[in-house]
Amino acid sequence: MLNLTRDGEYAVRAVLYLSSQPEGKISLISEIAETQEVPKSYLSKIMQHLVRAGLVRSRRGINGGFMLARPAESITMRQAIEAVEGPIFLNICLVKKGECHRDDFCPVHPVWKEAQRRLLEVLDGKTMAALASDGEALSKKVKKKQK
Amino acid sequence: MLNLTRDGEYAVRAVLYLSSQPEGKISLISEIAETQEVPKSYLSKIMQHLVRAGLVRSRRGINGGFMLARPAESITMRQAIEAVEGPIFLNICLVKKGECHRDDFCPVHPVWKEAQRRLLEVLDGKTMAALASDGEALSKKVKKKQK
DNA sequence: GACAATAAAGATGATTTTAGTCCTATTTAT
DNA sequence: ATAAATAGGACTAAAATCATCTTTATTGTC
Repeated sequence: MLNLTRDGEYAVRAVLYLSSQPEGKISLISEIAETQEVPKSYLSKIMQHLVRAGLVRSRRGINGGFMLARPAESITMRQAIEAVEGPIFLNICLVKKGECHRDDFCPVHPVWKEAQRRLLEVLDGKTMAALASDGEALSKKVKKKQK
Repeated sequence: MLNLTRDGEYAVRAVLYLSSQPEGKISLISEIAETQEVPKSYLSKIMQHLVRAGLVRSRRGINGGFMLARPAESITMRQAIEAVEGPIFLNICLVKKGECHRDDFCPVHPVWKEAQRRLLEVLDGKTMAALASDGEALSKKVKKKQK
C-alpha cells in the first residue's frame, strides 16, 4: 500500500528516543513505551529487531534496559526502518534483476528505480543525531507558543 | 510495507497498453489481460476503477471495450496508481494536518513530507505517452539483441 | 424481437499481513 | 534466593491482498 507500517514508525520513535538521551544512559522499555506512545509488549518485539540489527544494545536483569549500540550520528532513518521492515522496495521489480521477467522490456521499471533512489536519498540523509537535534529545536518552539 | 500493490501495478500496465494503441482503437479486456499478463477477471475490476477515475472510457455490448478517455500526454503514472489505490501517503502523518497528534513536535514528520514530495515528483513527471515511447524504444533494443 | 458479445457490479473466499497480547524463559545485580 | 529486567515464542482478531464467479446491463446484428 506504499506506506509505512507501525513497525517502522515505532522503530524510528524508539531509536530517536534513545538518541535523545544522555550518552551512556540506559532506558527501560516502559520508559520508551510511555513517552513514545507505543504499546509496551509490542515495543518489546521491535526492540529485539533493533538489537539483532546492531543498532541498539540491551542489558538484561536488574538495572537492564536499552541504549544505542553506535553513535546517533551513524544511524540513519533508513537503517531504523529496515531493521524492522526489511529492505525497502517500492516495487517487486526492484528486489533483484530477474525478479520480474518483464524487466528487459518494461519502461516502468526505470521509473520505479529512480523514485526509489530519491526516496532512499532522503531516508539515508537523515541521521538520528540530526533528528534528535531537530526535535529539541521543535520542542523549544512549542513551549514558546504555549506562553 | 512501503510497496506497490498488484492493483497499482496492473493499473499502470493497463493504461500503458491503451496508450500504446493507435488513437481511437478499442481494446478488449481479454486482449489487455493476455498481453499484460493480468488475470482477466481481476483486470475487469481494475478497469472499472480506471473508468470511474476518468482515465479510461468503456463501451459495453458488441464491439465494446476500452480506450483512453484523455490524451496519453495528460495521464501521469501517479494518476493511474491513485485511481486504484487511492491517494499515496508514505506515512499516515501526511494524510492531513492533525491526523497524527504528534505533528507539532515530531521531527520525523518533515522528513516524510520531503520524501513523499520527491517520490511524487517522479511519478507526476512521467506521462503515459512518455512511457509508451520509452517502451517502443526498449522493444527495438530487445529485438536487436535477439538477432 | 432474438441473440450474441461485451463490460458493470456485486458476492464470495483463500491467503497473507498487520498490529497487537500473553506467557514463559533467561539473565543479572543485590 | 529474589526481584527486576529483557528474550522469545505462541496466539489472535482484524484488515488487506489477490483474486474468482455469477448475475445484470448494454449494444450491435440478423
